[in-house]
Amino acid sequence: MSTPPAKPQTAITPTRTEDYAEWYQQVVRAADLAESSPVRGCMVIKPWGYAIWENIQRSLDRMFKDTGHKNAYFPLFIPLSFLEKEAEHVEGFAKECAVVTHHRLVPKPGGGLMPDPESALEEPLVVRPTSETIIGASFAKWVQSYRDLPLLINQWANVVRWEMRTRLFLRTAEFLWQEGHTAHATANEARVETMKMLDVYADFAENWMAMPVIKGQKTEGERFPGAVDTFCIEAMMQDRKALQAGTSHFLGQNFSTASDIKFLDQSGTLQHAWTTSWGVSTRLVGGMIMTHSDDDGLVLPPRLAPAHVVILPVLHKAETAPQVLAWCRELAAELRKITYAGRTVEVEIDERDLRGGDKVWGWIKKGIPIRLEVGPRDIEQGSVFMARRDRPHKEKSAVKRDDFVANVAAILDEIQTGLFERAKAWRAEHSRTIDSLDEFKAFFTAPRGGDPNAPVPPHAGFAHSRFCLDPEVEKRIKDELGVTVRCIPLEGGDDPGPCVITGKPATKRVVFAKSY
RNA sequence: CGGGGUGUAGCUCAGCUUGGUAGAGCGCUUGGUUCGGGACCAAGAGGCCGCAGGUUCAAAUCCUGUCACCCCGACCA
Repeated sequence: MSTPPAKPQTAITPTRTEDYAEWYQQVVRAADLAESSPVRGCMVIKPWGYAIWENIQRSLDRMFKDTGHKNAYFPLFIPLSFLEKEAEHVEGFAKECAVVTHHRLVPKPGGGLMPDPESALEEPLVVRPTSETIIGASFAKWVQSYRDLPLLINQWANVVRWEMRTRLFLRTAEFLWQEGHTAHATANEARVETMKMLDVYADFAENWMAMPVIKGQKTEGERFPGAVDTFCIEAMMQDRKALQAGTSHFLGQNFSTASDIKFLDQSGTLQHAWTTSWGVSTRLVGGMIMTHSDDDGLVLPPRLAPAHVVILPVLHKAETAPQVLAWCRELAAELRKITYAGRTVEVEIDERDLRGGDKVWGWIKKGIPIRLEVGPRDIEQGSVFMARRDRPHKEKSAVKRDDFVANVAAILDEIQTGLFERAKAWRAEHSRTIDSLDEFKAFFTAPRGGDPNAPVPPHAGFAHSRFCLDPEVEKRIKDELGVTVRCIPLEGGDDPGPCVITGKPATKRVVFAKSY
C-alpha cells in the first residue's frame, strides 16, 4: 500500500473545496467575528467582527456625506397601517414581519410571564423590515416646496426580516445596515441620485473591500417591492455563487403617493416628489469573508482591517523580555503615527503568555494583514521578521525596522491591491460567454452524487448570455436550474443576437448565476 | 414553511441498537522539561447528556411533544 499524498495542514477544517458552507462557518468562528445567539436567526457580533463593520460604516458614512447626505434616525416600530400603504411593498414584506401586539407582561398562571390581554395595542406595530413608509411620513411633513428638495437622508439602523434560513452575516433575522432615502423634484434628478449611490457602492466594494462587482439592473422578478427600478452590485464568491452586495432603488412616485410627499413646484403646481432608497448591510462582512479568505482562515483587506499590524514579541527569555517589549512598544508608537487610508496604522502587541505558534496561528485565522515577530536577535540587527497574510504563512523575511516603518503604508496598499486583483482574476476565470442552450445547461449542472440532500457542490460561475427578459422564461430557468439573472449589466452588455434560452431576439447580455 | 440530519465538558465527538453511578481527544488550571514557534511529561478542574412530559425499580439510552442548529428546497439583503 502506498501512503496517500500528505495533505497540507490547514488552520481551517474543512477546506473550501471540501465543504464551502462549513468552511465559511469555521472561518467566522476561528476569526472570532460572530456567533449565534439564544434568539433564533440572530447573531452576536463580537469585537473583531464589529470593528470591521465600524470600518465599513466610517468609510461609507464619509462617502455619503461627501455626496451631500445627512444622517437622521427614525423609529424602530412602524404602525401596521403605514406598511399597508404601498400595495407591492406590503406584498413583498408581509411574510417576514415581526409584530408587536402588546405592551405589558403579566404573571402567567402556573409561573412565568405572558402578554397582558388587557394591554393589546389598538394598532399592532411592525418591527421595521425597511423604513420607506415611516420615513415617508416624516418626508411628507418636511417637504412643502420645491425649495425643500432635494431631501437627502441616510439612517444607520437595524432591521428585522423573519428569514426562514439564516447564516451568520449573510442572512440573519436582525441585521445592521444603512438605508438612504431621498426625495427629488424631478424623475431625472431621482434617477441621477439612484445611479450616483450605486456608483458609491461600487467604489466602496472595489476600493475598500477589494471585492470586484458588476453594476447592473435587476429584472422585474428581482425588483424591490414597490420600486420602479432596482439597481445592484453583484460579486462572485469563491464558491462561484453570486452575492448581491448592495441595492439602489428608483422608487418613482410610488412611495411619495402612498405617503403623500407633495410639493409646490416653481409654477405653483402641486406634485408628488420622486424618491429613491439604497442600502448595504452587515452582509458585506460575509461577502468580504467569502471573497478573500483561504484555508487558513480570514483574510482582511487592509482598509477594513480592525488592526493592520500585530507585533509578536519573543518573550520567553526572562532576561531579554523587558528590553524586547520596550522595543516593540516604541515601534508600535511610531507606526501609530502613520496614516493609512484615512486612519492611523493600528497596531496590536500580543504580549499574552502563550506559545509563539499559538499566537501566530491565532492572528493568521483573524486575518491581520501584517505580522511582525520581534526577538533579541532582530533587535540586535535593527530588523523585524515580517509575514504577510496575502502570502503563504511560511514566507517570512527580515526587514530593517526603519524600512518597515517607511514602507508600511505602501505594503498595506500592495496587499489591498493584490487582493482585489486576485478576486478579479478569480471572477474572470469562472465567467464565460455562453451562446448555446446545451452549454448553458451543462455550465449550471453540477453533479451531486445522486443525493438530493447533499450540499450543493461549487458552481461553474457567471454566464454572460443574451436573454429576452421574458419573466416567464426567467422563472422556468430558476425552477429548472436554480439559476437567476443576477443583473443586466450597465456597462458592456449591449450585444444584439438570439436569446440563449428561447432564441428570440435579445439586445443585451445579462449575468446568470446561482446566488446567495 | 416542507424534506433530511444533529443536539452529551469550552471545542470535536464516542456511548444509545441490547435502559443499570458520565467517557475520549483537543482546550483550560498547576508543576516540570522544552521553546524564534501550532511541543512533551505529570497532576487537576470542568457535564441535571437541548428543554418538557411519559414508560420503568431504574432513562443520555425507549416513547411523545417542543426548541435550536446544519444541509436540501421554497422565500429573501
